[in-house]
Amino acid sequence: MTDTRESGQKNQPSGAQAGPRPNARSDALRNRARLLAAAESVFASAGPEASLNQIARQAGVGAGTLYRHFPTREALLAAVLTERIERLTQRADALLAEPDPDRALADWLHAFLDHAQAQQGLGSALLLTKSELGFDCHQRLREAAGELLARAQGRGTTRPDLTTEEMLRLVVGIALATSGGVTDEDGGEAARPERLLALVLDALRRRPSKARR
Amino acid sequence: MTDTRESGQKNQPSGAQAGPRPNARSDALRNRARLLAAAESVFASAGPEASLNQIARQAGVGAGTLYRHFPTREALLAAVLTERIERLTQRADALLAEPDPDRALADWLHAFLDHAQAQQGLGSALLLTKSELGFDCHQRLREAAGELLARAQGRGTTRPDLTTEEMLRLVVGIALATSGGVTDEDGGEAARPERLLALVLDALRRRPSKARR
DNA sequence: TGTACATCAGTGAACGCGCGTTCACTGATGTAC
DNA sequence: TGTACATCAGTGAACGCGCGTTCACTGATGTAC
Repeated sequence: MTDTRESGQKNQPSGAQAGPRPNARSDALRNRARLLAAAESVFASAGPEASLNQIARQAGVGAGTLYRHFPTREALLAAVLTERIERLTQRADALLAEPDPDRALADWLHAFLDHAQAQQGLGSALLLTKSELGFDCHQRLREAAGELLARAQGRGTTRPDLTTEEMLRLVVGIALATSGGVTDEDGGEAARPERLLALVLDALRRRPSKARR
Repeated sequence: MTDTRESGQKNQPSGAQAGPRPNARSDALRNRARLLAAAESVFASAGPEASLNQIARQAGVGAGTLYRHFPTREALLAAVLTERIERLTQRADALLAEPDPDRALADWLHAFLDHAQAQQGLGSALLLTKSELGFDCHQRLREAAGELLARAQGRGTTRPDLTTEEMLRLVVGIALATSGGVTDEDGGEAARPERLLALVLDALRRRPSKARR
């Protein structure tokens, strides 16, 4: 009579609709996993506007099943991004123990670039705010990156006027500008993302006193 | 009997299907202009995948009329981009007369950023190659930017290991990462594109001898 | 300048398509005994 | 361990929609006289 199941779900620590229901049936778990795998792959090749029907098809599952698990496209996107973001924040935590703050920051930005690249349109999705998604991935990433940045700035080797926001956007920009269909074949001299990141990392260094001008 | 009209068109200086037919009827010219204006506006808000029907609707023109003028989406995109690229290459030519090469390069990159931003998805379209579009806008922009870059590098104030390709991609990245729906409202501390460009411009400067490491 | 007419641009209903989404039905799963 | 059955996840045809694209028809335009 009372809200047994409801209250049982309510005090979950994590936010919103992250994981699968705890008391789910085995076939439900299986299909949920299949859907996530398919979504990751399809989103990767077709961007975040990819067809949901196609995702269900690739998962070998009826269209209705997708909707049972993920009632909106945003819910599905959020589920795919959650794992990705989890990995990135964990990586950031680990790198806070790295003795060289510059190296830690650079390493994390490399990882961040990898994740932003991995799914062509999902790179920009990494910066979506709560209003557009179920949870604020942007916020979480900013927190993780912010600590690393502050530490490097505290050491004095990274320019103090840089905000976390700016840093993240520069890297996401690299991912977007070099992603998917935009790569060229003509000269063979296509700009490689790692090279662009190296350039940006240079820009983050503290300017040597008053170089020129 | 001979190919009067054909040969008349053939020795046009510019490449491909840029402008309107020279001997077009007045209503055709009017509708062509309307379509281009509508396309610019719709592409700007909905990206380069925007609905062609919607463009025709906004132009106050039948769907067939759009197809008569621009048989493919690429042709329409190319027409919209042509003017944009024309302006950018002219600007580059003008800036070659500017005495300060650094300033010239920075000014042009500002202009390039403006154009890349102007249409949300069209920013990346600025880098599309011939295979995807009717003409190679990427190629033209690279030529224009290449001269400015070479001049600045020749003066020794810009890092010599930078390619035109890399420079353009960095700036397009800024446009993409700050475009449209990605802007956030939460902190008010959104990264402004000009600021990001300033950071990137710093990265282009010649590193002072062997700064550190 | 005025008129007749050939040309060619414009129209928009129509088609097929894949999309997102729903829902009555089926059947797999897990439990109670 | 074996069986009966209630629950709930899965199915996929169906719907309405807007898309890209076509084409028979209309009518505006510009020219010849």
